Amino acid sequence: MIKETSSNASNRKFLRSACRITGALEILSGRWKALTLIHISEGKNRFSLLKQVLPTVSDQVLGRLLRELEADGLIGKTIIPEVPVRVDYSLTDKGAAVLPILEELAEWYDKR
Amino acid sequence: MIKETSSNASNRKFLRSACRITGALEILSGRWKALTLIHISEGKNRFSLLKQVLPTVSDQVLGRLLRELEADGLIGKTIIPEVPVRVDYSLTDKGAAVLPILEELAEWYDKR
DNA sequence: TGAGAGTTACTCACAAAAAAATGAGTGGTA
DNA sequence: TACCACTCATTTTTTTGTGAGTAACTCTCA
Repeated sequence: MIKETSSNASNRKFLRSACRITGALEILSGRWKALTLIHISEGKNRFSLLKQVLPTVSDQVLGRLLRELEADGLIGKTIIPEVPVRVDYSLTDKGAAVLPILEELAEWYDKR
Repeated sequence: MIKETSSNASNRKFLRSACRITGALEILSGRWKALTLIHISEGKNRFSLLKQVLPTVSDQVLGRLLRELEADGLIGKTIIPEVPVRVDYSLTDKGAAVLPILEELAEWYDKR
């Protein structure tokens, strides 16, 4: 009998069709994503403010992180043409809606 | 000013102390973990049964997956000395408790 | 009686792929 | 010169998948 192919990419495809939770976990499980969402919800809504609260994250990593969160529809950005330019980030409805679920996960994890 | 070191390992450490959700996401975000928990909860509670429902997952990956879920306290195993040997897996209380939260995540994700 | 094939449930070492981090540099001010 | 908010290419680290093999036992065929 011929062994099914199971490359990384085809496994991912299978998983997406087999499991409803996959999509959610894929966009939340990047290393800094949950923490960044929380910080933005607490008013750390600019690149430089996030740098302060995430001191071990480099500029480059922070930039990519914000791009990904935006691409996944969790945050939005507003460019304010001040001098120097200012960019504000904010949670979208979708981003805000996931925070209580993340809190439940944290409580689940803490218990015992 | 001295730049904080930000190696992979030290970032992980920082993250664990800074963010309560990190631990939960770390143990849930392995590729096959959520789906495997669901299958076990639905009675696919043996190595060979899981192989049937996860046809693209190799024996080796499945073995490692089960070891990790067990190490993280999400599943337990019972060895039954039949012939040939039989091993039953089951969700722990902790494993069972996370399923409703995963369902919420799936609903959140589905909503556009 | 015994050789070989088959079963379940794995493990180890290694390779490939993906995720995360780093080095260097950009554009538009003041 | 300095600040803010980035981007690109490359390296390092982690995660995921593969190839080969194990233990203990039963079953079949000669």
